[in-house]
Amino acid sequence: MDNLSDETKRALKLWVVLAKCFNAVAERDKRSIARFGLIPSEFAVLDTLYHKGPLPLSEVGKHLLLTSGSITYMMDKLEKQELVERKACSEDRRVIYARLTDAGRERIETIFPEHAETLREILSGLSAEEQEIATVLLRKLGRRANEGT
Amino acid sequence: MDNLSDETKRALKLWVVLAKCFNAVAERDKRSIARFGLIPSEFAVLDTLYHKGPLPLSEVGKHLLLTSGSITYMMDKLEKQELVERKACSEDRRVIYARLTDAGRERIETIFPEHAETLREILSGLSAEEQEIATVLLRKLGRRANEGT
DNA sequence: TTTAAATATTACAACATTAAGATAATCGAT
DNA sequence: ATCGATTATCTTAATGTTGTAATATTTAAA
Repeated sequence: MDNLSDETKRALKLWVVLAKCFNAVAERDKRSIARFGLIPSEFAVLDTLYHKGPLPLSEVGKHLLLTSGSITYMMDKLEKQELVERKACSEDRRVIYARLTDAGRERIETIFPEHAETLREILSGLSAEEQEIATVLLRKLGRRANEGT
Repeated sequence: MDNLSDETKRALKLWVVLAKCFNAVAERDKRSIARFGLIPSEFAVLDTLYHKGPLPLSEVGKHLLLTSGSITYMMDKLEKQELVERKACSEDRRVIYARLTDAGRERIETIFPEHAETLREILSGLSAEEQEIATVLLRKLGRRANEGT
């Protein structure tokens, strides 16, 4: 720990702080979403379909960074709640679309503004300028981390 | 989405970027640790015990943000690999210490520098100055997010 | 002494991944 | 044009990691 270069120690510290920060925000994000009886992945599906319209299951998975197996599981749960439905694609019979039901649309329209407001409060530890800077830096960091994929 | 305040939109964007950045780094962190046949939580236990010495299981849990049930599971796994051992506390018979075995110590001493070097590379998307700024901002953000607990 | 709090384990449920498979589309060589 | 191989999409089953709730034991406190 002590014979590491300054550069390495700096990177290590940043990674620890990044992880803790993410966990803290994620925990509050989860609690906010739980008020509406959903877990974050479920909310993310509704949110994605609301803003992008019906999508092939594989596209939903790419967007949420979930594997195909997990998407099947999520969709089964959301269909049981009648918030989302599967719809066969007429052009390509391998494809199944995920689509909001009317109930799902109503639900996300109710939830979204309230949850967004809560997130605004959670992130209010940084001023507008600081948030802009943080966004730029994190984007840069993420891009580089993804290169090594 | 469109009738949100600028402030809210800014916060939302930051949260999306933060999450993506964290996921990208976490994914590479995981791959780096996997080279040594461990998962991140296992590595974290070894790392913690190496730098802090033997600790009560409950303390390990607090440090890794894992519940007591999860720690029991982790310890069972690490004991099977003979990297860590349980040791009863003589003063308080409710307490059980987690302690590195000699093999565990050797293992972490080998792994740690290599993994740290990999992390340095993963985070090298930001310059030293940028890393300092990011650390300050994320710490501030995390602190505020934790207040609402 | 009874009560409450702290510690660890157990049993179970939730959410994720991986690997294997079923079916459908596509593409290349004949 | 068609056959065969490859690729894409989704599902299923097995498994791994985590959390939650209930329990047992021990300690501390009233």
